[in-house]
Amino acid sequence: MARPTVNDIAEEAGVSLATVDRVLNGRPGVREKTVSRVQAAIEKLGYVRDVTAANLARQRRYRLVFVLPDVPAQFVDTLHEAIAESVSTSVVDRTDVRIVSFPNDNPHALVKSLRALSAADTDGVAIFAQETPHVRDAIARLKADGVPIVALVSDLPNTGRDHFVGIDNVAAGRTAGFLMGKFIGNTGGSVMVLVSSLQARDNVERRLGFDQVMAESFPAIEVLPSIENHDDEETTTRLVTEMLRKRPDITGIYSVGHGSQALVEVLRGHERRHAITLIAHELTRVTREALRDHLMDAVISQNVGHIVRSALRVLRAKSDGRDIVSSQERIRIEIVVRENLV
Amino acid sequence: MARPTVNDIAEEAGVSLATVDRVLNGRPGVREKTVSRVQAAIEKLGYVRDVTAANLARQRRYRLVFVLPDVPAQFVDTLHEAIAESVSTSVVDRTDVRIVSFPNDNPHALVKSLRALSAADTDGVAIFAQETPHVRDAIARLKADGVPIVALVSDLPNTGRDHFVGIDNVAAGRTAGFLMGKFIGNTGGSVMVLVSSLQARDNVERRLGFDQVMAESFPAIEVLPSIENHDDEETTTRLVTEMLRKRPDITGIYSVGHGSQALVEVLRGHERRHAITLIAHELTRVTREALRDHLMDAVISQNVGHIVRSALRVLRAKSDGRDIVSSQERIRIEIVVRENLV
DNA sequence: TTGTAGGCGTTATCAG
DNA sequence: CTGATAACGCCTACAA
Repeated sequence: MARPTVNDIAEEAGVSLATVDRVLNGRPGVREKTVSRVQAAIEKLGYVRDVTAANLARQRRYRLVFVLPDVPAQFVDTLHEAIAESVSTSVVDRTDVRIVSFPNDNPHALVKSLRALSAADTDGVAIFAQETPHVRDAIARLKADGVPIVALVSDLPNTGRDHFVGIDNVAAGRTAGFLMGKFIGNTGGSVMVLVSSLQARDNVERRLGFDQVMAESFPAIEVLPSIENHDDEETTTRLVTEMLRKRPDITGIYSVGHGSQALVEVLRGHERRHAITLIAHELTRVTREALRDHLMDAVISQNVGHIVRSALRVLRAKSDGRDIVSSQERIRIEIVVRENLV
Repeated sequence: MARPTVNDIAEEAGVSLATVDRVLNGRPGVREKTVSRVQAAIEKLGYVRDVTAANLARQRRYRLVFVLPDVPAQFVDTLHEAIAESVSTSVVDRTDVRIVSFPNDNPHALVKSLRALSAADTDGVAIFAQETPHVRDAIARLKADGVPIVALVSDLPNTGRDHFVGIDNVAAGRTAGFLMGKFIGNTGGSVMVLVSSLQARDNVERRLGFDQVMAESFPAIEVLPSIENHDDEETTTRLVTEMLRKRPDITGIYSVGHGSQALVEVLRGHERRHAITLIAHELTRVTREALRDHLMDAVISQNVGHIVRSALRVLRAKSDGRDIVSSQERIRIEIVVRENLV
């Protein structure tokens, strides 16, 4: 009745523990014939390995690194918090996590940070960055060194990263578009779109999805050209104020980027604030308050806790050469409104 | 740098492993003075026990039971699937899960099932049921026997259950109301509300939240009295068809209960289907297809995977007398529309 | 009241 | 190629 152990298999197959272990872990140095005898025993007894005991014996530590941009966007802060929490929680048993920050406007600094890493002291790296030729090279070097890499939040498809942890940003943009259209309804009008940067892949993908849905399903609403704010507060304030003045027919604003602080501030003092549907990304202190204060109508969000845990799981698996259960690693596009704000 | 172990504490406190263990587990037979010396060492080194190693040594297995109603609602099927998946995944290390089903219309059968359980063969029970006096007694008996209990999906607040795993159903109803109001917009009209049963606490709470928001924020929309379908398909078909005929001003339908199959079928053939905003609960095969086919506009959902894993975590913790991290056990109210449908 | 020794299921080292 | 044997961190007789 009790679960069979390696001892039972060893006995059943007439070999020693060590041999069973070799077969179990696919290590070389066992005759074909012995292998199949052991496997028969495994099959027969319905053996399933006790992972916790294995981990205990193995004393393996995973040394993982998060590489994050140092931008003044609250979303990155929430990522930091999620990492800190994962570290404290027992979830991350046997893994040492460290964080490397790089100034967002300085691609050279990022490259330098990546160069400092190597297989000697790192079992895996999760990177949130934009894809530039230099970054591509640095990642290629790490990969060549045998370090597993996952892209975080914004994909790096041409770097040979092992995996992408984040949402489908085209679908996220479509979701924003769907809600924008439904919320504005037959009022019509025009929608202002604010992006961090047109170099940021996630931003571009979201904008694409948004435009698709608006064109398909809500042709009566005019979508204005993107305004680029480069995550700068003063720029945002100036451009948004100006645009609101120029276009009194604006009935919606879509904030595509990772920060919405300045935008919310402008709107907070604006007389037309209740006539404008505001949809943004990422659940942060700023967007939470804006939802609560009836300034914002919906937030499209990715759960940073899930992202961090998924990145850790994937890196550990890759580091062991194990397969991942991809259905388990899918990050959902969450919709948050005032009423389901935890 | 490495995590301190019992050996480190023993050394630091100048005692043996056994004594450390006694202190750790609050077992008697240790002098006051020794106890505090050991505790000082624990404090100083920042020791935190390796639960998996402890369980290994202890040969501990958690024998947990899910008690679920046997109703023809797809939501319950998804719960079964989630349980099955959790079992197969290594998440449930050292835990044996079994499922007990009871016919939903027979409270006596439920009580009988509960009576069959005892601390002798059960370390925890997760129950999805409605609160009746008989159920309350049966749960009280189990609790008195020392078996931890969590309520699943629908709370059992007066039974002394140790914890509730599920969403805040009032907030879920409010979320549905918010979306209903925003989607219908200034078209006005009236909203039909369909509940499984007015005995079902989760249904009642959702309806309550829905009414709150509709009254507060969308007074131009009339909310009709609840239609009770008792999870029966024929009843649903009949009542919905009739109501649609009687009230041609219906612009919205809110399906509060756990199943939406019959409702969706009626609507699928109805000429006014595109003029009606349909919002339901629970992501199932039926609601997925309805979203995809533009029949349904939003689904308010609780992630069954999270619910099952949370229930398992909580029951294991309670069974060990450990505390839970309640922030980690909060189940989110998810909003699913066509575009973020994974 | 305290300590010693052995074991939980697995992996790893080192002989043979 | 294979097998003892000693860990891993903790618990539990049984002794002292």
